Amino acid sequence: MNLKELSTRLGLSPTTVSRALNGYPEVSERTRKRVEDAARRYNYIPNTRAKRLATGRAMSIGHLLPMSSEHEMVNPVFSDFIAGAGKRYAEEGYDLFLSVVRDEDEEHTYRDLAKRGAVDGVVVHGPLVNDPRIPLLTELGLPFVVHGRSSSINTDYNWVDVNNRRAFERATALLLDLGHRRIALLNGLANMDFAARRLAGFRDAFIARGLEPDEDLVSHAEMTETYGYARMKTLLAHADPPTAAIVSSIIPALGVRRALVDAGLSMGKDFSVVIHDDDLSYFRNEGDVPTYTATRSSVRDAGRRTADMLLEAIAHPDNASRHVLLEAELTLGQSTGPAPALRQFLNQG
Amino acid sequence: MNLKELSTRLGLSPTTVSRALNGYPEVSERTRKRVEDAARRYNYIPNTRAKRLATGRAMSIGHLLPMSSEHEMVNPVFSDFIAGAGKRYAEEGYDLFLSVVRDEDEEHTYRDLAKRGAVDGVVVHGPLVNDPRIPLLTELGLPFVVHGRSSSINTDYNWVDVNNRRAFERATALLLDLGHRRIALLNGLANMDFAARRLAGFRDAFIARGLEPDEDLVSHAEMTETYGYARMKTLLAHADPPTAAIVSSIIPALGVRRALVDAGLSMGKDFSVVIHDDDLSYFRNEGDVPTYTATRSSVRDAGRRTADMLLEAIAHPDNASRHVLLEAELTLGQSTGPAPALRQFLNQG
DNA sequence: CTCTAATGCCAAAGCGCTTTGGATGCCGCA
DNA sequence: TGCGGCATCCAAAGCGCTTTGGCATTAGAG
Repeated sequence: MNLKELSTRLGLSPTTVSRALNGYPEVSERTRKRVEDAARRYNYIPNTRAKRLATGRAMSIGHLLPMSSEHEMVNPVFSDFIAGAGKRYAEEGYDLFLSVVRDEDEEHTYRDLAKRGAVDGVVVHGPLVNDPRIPLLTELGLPFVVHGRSSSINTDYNWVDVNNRRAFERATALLLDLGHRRIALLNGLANMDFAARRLAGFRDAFIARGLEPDEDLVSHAEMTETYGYARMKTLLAHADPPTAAIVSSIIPALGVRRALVDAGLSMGKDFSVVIHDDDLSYFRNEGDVPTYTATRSSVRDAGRRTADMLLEAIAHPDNASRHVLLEAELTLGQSTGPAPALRQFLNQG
Repeated sequence: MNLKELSTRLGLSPTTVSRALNGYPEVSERTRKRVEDAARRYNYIPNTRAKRLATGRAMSIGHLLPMSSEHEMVNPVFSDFIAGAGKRYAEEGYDLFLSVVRDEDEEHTYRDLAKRGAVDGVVVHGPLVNDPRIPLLTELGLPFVVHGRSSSINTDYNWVDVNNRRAFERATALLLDLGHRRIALLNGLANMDFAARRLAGFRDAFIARGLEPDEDLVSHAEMTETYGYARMKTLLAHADPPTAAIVSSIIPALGVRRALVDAGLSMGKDFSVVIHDDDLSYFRNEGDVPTYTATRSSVRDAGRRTADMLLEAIAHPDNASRHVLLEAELTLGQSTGPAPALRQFLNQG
């Protein structure tokens, strides 16, 4: 059953049927009703391919996940992001197009995508400090929203980001207030923009107190459980080990805890941990008192907002760029406590 | 730059240019060369939408993720599956279409997808014991491959599955051999087919030895870290607690370990754990001796094979159904040891 | 009662590609 | 010389929808 057949059955022209179904005003309400009923009865659904060719719109959004030998974006954080964004797309009749693309093919893939007209817009995941995709997409004129930002890029573009700098500054300040001075930072990969901002926040908190962080305690890697475990082992073996750590995600934090357990240390008492919590559905940091003290910001929510912004940008290509900066909340859990020195002092008091 | 323009520049008809680029034999090699060079020079890429309408093929594969209030398929396991499948799609020029669909919309969404012609085939994720999607897709004539199987369905269909029954039978047998008799099973949701098969394997191992499992120690839930933690707490509080557990995924196993630590128990010594390990890239069960004793089967590999099978089914719709049953390997890690009773016996010897 | 302006509908021309069904020219063979 | 067959190419007809540019018919204004 296609438009033509439906229209002959109704004794109407395809034009009228199309307009009736698409809500155009040039058709009487009586006719519209008749057409809609018939469409339902004959179970008519317009062919997506034809519609897309005729309208010149792809009705789909691209999510291109970078993949290099070094790291991989298809991670649990992405899963939750997609769950948030996908819902919005479905509501607006858009399809979600997903592609895992190797770094070296990246430029080619984007150009190709734009020329082929396969998508109406794209979401940029995991922006680097200086991300070539942003000027590229700008040049291509393909609407896009960045989940995150790219510090070295000065042109204006759409983005949705968490205030990573402030979140990590606050997390660090909390640990400093608890008397910790040797604080480790288990950061994400160094070329990722979010990691750079978090590191900046970490440093700022020290500097604001006239202190200086020990950069030996800062590490960068992909946020796997194994990384947290291995790094924490190394830190504990340090000649002058840290008394606290800030961990970029709950996933490596699980490894950190494992290493603490191995070492016979109690998290929160012997060693303090603050994490950034993306509020992942499969890794809830919950309980009457949450397991981890955390800077929390739902990545699923970020997905929803990113989708909103992109759909808006597609609908109104001439609008100015928009930005959403989400503030993370700092919630206290069981994983933090006073530093040994402070504890002693408090006990004396 | 489109076909028409390219062809006029070349002084050829669109027909010839199209054939030249698509490798048809009715064009001389000299002309083909000329066309290919021009296409490259003018940076010509055929418009996806037009191509799809003309060929009647969507050149995309649908992945519909069920989502209910109860559970959610956008999980870390899915991420790895997609990474495996997506690579194959890209190689064959297919796009990956992703949709998160609520249970109640499921039938409608599939019918819609088939009629709209938005995809050439779909992958069914997370099949239930009796999954309505399988007869539905069969009826719709839309090529599909199930990642898993559906026990109650007797018709033939394409699937790629792990031998869950055997894997869990072996895991259970290992624990029984180690002297454990009270063994907990932290299974997935009860209506999921894989969970049913795992339970069957669990029971079979007992029965094969003339024993009977305590069904009180079996639980079903979505495989989150929190589930592992909470369930393990409960089990440890049992009047006659288990001495070992089999856990359906590394994710709840992280929670199990957390609960053991809380209770001051050592995993592998005081309490044995065997997990099913999907070999997730973000949760590697590794080390000289892996942390967990595990039945291992890479879900990324399953994704790759599922994609292969589906592309094959699309290319040759009349071929008979195909099946791939992957065997999990049972690898020993640090998380298992003899049961207390056996340990005593061994020490006496 | 005429004239203008909506109102409601339609024919036909795209959208950019593929594919069917020739057309043309050239060769070899009888 | 004539003709079948092959190698190359092309015109035109789709694919199934939207959208442009009318054309009647009716309603409202003067």
